[in-house]
Amino acid sequence: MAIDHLDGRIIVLLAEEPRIGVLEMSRRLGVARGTVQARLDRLQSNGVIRGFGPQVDPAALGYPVTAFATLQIRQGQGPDVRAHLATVPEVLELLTTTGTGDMLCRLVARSNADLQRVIDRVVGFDGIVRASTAIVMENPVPLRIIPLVEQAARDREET
Amino acid sequence: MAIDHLDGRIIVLLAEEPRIGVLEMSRRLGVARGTVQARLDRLQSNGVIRGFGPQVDPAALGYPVTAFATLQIRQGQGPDVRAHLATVPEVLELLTTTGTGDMLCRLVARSNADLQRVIDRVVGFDGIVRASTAIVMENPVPLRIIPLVEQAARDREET
DNA sequence: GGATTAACTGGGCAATGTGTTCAGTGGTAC
DNA sequence: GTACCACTGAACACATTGCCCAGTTAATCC
Repeated sequence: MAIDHLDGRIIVLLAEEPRIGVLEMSRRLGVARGTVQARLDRLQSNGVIRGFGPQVDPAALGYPVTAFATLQIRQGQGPDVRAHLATVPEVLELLTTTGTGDMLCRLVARSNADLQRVIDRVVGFDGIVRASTAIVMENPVPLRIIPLVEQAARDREET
Repeated sequence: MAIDHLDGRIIVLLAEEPRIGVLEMSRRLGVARGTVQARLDRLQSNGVIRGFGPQVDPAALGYPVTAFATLQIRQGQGPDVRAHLATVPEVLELLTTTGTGDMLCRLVARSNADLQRVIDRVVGFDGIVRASTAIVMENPVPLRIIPLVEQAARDREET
């Protein structure tokens, strides 16, 4: 579960050049191929690396508008609402949270006008009491993990 | 920019079995290898597929707590705040939004107690007026893109 | 109609990487 | 000191890649 410096370097390398092979990695890292292979297997079975799925850009697919909707759910309707939202393709992510809202929902749409359609579809469901939406304007820090990986590797080394 | 059915199937295949090769894909899809290769190249230079970086699970790295912080920024301090937050490894994502808050910030921490440290570090910066935090409890719909890809491919076909 | 362009097919080639196995080595825990 | 574990370096058959080509199909333009 804790990763060491070599694990960290493997992950960083993979993030920078995803199409790199195990052999090339071993050359860059100065270790034997079997070592890299074993580390990779371990990282994957650990669940640290979940996979290598393609990172698709919704904007390039024709969905340049992103928004977050905070939903308040009627008592006991949680499961139904989740099932409902899971059927909406424009719902990219759904989280339950503490605080004022009960759920936080990441949406995309083809345009600001289209966002209305998406929101209508999202909230057009009985268990949802109230929804408030915030449109994303900029994304100064796109979803990232490398700094955290480096931090985790550093923590491990300093032990 | 618009993707057709074959593009969609390629992306779905890649998402399901990321380690699959071009040759195996061409077999599964019943098309020539060169076709798959050309489509993949196009999808990548289009920006539809951004890359194949490893998907790292923060929880498995020792950061099982996720939270969203809504930040209010002092006028004109936006750029400084962004630069500040970019230096915090536990900040996985930062977005500027419309609505009550000015920024939305995705955080992780080693524990609920550790979250306090992270938040202190995040808001311990002059340009931030107010912060409110919501801790994520469950993640009923983890970040996904496949349904949207299928929708986009369907839209294209129906033209 | 005829020509042009773009996309796909199916094939072949050398080069490279993969999965796997093995024996040997060093460090560490008990 | 023994047992265990991770790493090394090497080997092997095999599959895949990157690249090239000629021929087909389909759509578009003149």
